[in-house]
Amino acid sequence: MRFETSTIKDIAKALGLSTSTVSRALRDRYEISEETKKLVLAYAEKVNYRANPIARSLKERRSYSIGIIVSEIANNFFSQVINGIESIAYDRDYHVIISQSHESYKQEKLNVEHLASRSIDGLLIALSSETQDIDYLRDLYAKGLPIVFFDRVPEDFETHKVIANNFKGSFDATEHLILSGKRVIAHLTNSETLSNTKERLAGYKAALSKYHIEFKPELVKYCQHGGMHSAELEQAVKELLPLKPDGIFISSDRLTTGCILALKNTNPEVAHKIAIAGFTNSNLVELFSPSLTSVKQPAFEIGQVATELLISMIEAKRPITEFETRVLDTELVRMKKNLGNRFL
Amino acid sequence: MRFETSTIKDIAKALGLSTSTVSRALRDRYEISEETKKLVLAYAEKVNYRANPIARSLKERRSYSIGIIVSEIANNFFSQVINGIESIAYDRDYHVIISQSHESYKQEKLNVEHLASRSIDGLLIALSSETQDIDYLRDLYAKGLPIVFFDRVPEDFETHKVIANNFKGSFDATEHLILSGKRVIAHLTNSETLSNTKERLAGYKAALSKYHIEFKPELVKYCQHGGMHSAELEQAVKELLPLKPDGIFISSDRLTTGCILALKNTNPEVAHKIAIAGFTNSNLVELFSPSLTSVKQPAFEIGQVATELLISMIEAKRPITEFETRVLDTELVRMKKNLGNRFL
DNA sequence: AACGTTTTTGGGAACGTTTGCACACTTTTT
DNA sequence: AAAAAGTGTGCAAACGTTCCCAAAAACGTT
Repeated sequence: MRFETSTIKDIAKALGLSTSTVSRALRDRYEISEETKKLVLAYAEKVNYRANPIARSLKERRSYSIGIIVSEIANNFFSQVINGIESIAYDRDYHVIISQSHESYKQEKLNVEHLASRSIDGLLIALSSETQDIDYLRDLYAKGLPIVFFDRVPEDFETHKVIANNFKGSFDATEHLILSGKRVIAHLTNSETLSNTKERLAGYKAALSKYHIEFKPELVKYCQHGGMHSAELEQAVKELLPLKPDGIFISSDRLTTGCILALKNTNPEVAHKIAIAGFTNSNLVELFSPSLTSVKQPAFEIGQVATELLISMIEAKRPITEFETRVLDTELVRMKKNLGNRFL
Repeated sequence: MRFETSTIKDIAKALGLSTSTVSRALRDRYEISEETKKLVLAYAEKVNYRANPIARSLKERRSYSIGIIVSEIANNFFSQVINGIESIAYDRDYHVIISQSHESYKQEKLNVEHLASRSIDGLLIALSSETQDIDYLRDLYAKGLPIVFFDRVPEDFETHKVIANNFKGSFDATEHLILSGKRVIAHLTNSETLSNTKERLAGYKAALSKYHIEFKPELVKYCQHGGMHSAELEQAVKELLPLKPDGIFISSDRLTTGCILALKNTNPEVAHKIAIAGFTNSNLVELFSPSLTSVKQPAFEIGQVATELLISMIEAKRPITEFETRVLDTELVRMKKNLGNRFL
């Protein structure tokens, strides 16, 4: 801001002290005499002194802020993650800067580089569905930028990662469809390259296998853009319907809502005849029709854990060599029978 | 970031120039000889030089970033506004910092002050539903911080404001309910103190009056916390139902979804018998059951316009004395008949 | 050849902090 | 009583920029 605020210099001058003394008193550093400390603190309070974080950042070469990259803040999963992140960050006096990749690799890279140049102390990132090449992240990481991945994590990158138990979540959802009598279960999922796509596919397969249902590759549809384009979804639905699925298991938030919409828009007559189970953190699922069984990820906790890990990296005295991948359990929210698909 | 990047000094040393020359070449400032400019630019490119925005901020006493305060990013209306803001800001080389008030006055104030201390160049804010006292904003404004309000705007604050045409939106929605035969139309709305609460109430009243329906104060319920607490909504619904409304007009995004949920949870048997029209920017309305007629605000455009106004204030050479309040039209999305309330 | 102009460059202060070092003063130890 | 240790403070440099001011170089004019 351009307007004048009091600085350490002003305080020093007013009190007849040196800036160093004032700085130390303010930061409760070194043994400064109780007396001067009180004096300084009282005066600072009086003039409503706020340290200039910019100057501090410049001097300390760190900004006490952490960058977040998600594909869309409008996605409930991500906004809940962000709330989790904030809850920890603010407690630890960090400040967060949120950026959206809109599932675009180019945008993601641009944002990350922008954040890096803004001197963020660390980065929390869920890769975009387009992202294949993460060399730009490796470079930054090699230069010393702590990075923690969450939700969509790369396989070959040695750092902390936080994910939901995708395998189990998918297994549970698929099993739930099977147990409610479905036999032709399609799987609509994200870009094949994403880590969680693979894990979720595995869970789906495992459930099929447990109940001796043959896995059919043609029942699996991948959406490269994570459902950002409705055309993509409508195409997938169009290709799926001729195979007469009686259930669909969908593997991401955006795809789940997008798919139901596409189904309703293109084939309203069958929309209510297919049982749907999908990953979603929407707090509005109860309002949906057709209703669905949802796999809810512990989004808030994912954000918290990721932030704790990131801050531990940032504040680590020595380089970290042991990394962990935290896996948090999902929750299966079954379709309520009494409010369920009344059209079946 | 703690890791080394090349600075202007490094370039100067490498090229045998002074930092001032390098700075000028880089910024295309002053008359610098074409030759040196090219030399510097080429070298900067080679070493992948990035100007340190922190240092620049400190020197120039501005940060090229603008702060945003909304109640919740998880709210579709706000996330769309943010997308609009970003679309303009990034074009103009500003960078945005998003903060959430979670409808809490305390949190809002804290966040604003935090942003201000981070040297934001301007502030875009939608007040929390709790906020009554905006003196802290007046202070900052008086000190020179440009502020533009959107969505929830104070009455007595001379600056640019951007809002939806709340009166007309409400009028249209209420009229729509009336035209579909409803006569006992309740109104569920936000905190009485919010600007848009008043405008929306007025639109509701005007529509009733046009069709000679008596306005009954007991049919209007205010939610102090904007629907952040489900108890608040359930209470409102509980009080409303004995009055046997056949329609409800709801005046905000969160309240709309929250109210339908509360209705379904507490009185599922009547949920489908009441026609609902409400403000919401959810892109999932088509999935809702009971379905509803929605008033959609031009959220993206609101964000764009607000940002343009803010940047014009920031970059203004002389103090601005003429302020405008931009009013953007809403869109009424009628409940689709064929997918409608099949339960009626 | 001497001077004035214009163009290009460099020196150095400033933005608001933090912090290593040195210094002065007190207190403790020998 | 002198040396050692401890305590509180100030000086000044540094972080990476920008920009005022002055100096130097290049050129034109008389």
